[in-house]
Amino acid sequence: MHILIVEDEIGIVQFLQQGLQEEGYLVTTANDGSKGFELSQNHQYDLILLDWMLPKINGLDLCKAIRIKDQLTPIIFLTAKDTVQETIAGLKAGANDYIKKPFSFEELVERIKVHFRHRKGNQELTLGTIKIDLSKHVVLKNDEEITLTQREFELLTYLIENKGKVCTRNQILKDVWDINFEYDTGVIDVFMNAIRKKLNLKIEEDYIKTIRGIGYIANDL
Amino acid sequence: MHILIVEDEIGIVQFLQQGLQEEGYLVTTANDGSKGFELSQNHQYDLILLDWMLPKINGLDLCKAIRIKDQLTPIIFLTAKDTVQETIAGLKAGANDYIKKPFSFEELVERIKVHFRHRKGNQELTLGTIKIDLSKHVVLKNDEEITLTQREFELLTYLIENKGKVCTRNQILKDVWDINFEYDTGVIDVFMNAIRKKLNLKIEEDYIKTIRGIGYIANDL
DNA sequence: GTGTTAACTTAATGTTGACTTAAGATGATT
DNA sequence: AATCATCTTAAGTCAACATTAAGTTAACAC
Repeated sequence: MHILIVEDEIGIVQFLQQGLQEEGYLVTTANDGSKGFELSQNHQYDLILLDWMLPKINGLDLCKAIRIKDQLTPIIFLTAKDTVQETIAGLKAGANDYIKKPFSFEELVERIKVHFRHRKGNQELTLGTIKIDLSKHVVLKNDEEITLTQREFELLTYLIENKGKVCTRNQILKDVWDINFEYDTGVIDVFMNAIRKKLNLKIEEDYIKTIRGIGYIANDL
Repeated sequence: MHILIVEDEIGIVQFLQQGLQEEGYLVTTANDGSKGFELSQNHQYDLILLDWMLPKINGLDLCKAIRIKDQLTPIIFLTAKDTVQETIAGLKAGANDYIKKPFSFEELVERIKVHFRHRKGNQELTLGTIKIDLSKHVVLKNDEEITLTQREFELLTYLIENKGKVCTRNQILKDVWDINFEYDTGVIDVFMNAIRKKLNLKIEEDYIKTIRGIGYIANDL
């Protein structure tokens, strides 16, 4: 995975470069807009991080320039500007995301991952013998296709994305149902039941465990 | 809450200053060691962020110098150096924490909060060979997973959080069971028994001692 | 628009297992 | 030895979860 960083502040460049390299990415940097444009035309990157204020060509124009030829590579703006107008301008110019400085490095990494997932479409989401194909919106168990409804799919995906971590009922309500207050009618149980039934989990394939009083946890065995 | 940042890289200074101010902190900056020392002597800060490599006086010496008069103010090193020796050197010089660049801004904020709370780092929850993994809601003993029920888990966590301190029966009832009046049916005993049995503590691993007439105490040996 | 269908939510019932209690056994302290 | 606190076991209670069914909403075809 190759990331291009276009940023002139040397401290931030170093910060990002070292951090992203430690995350396992290949990183190339450009310290002004025209250098960034040149690199973007002569190489194929998997993602581009763009500062707004840049020498020579500013980030907004650079973004537009890149998008003339390339509509696919995800572009993330990384900037201190954060008014609604600017956000809209950035997104209109073809950016995929917009992260406000100062940002958490973890957040940045998470967002980068999200873009790789969407772009490739088939981020490997697996749980034991179960495979999720986000691009086809399909669940496979031993190469057999299983049809899940929207919510079932979202819930299962959520659990697998958080594989190995306990998901509390409140977290699930918040992240899957967007219910931000404490109110549980038992929806989760119904859907867990449906998922388990459809996946036809045997005793020895107890991938989704119930943690009584807390929530659920998914795990390969 | 007033934070002093001693750092020479202007990009990082801006990044930190803006971020911390948005978090509601009052921020003062110094771009070299002697300026930092001067400020530290003439003002009272609630926390000091220190770069290792600094012009005029380096971070390590500055830390020692500050500690001559002031042993209380938390000092956090913020540095690219991360060998064990350097960490030890930093901590020996009187630093309270050590964050490696590049760091997540969220992490930094969390750590700052921790220092304001207790001036004590949030250590991993371990007890001898036993490790508690809150995210998995699991207890590990020699890499073997042990399943505890909710209450067992809470009780054990509570004892470990108060490692080295005696927990009276009343405190336990209050903090784990939320029973605020004096009423003991013997629940604690039952759960202590269950925990000890599940953890299968040998005589030489007597991590949880009974203090007759008072309560219990957890301790690494 | 109306009708039909599938998905989602709510509610009711069944089942399980965690928690509590209490009572007898064990061990410590005097 | 007598007493008291703690340990251990077992049984009853209750809350959480699983399951099913019925009600509600939203999507789609016509």
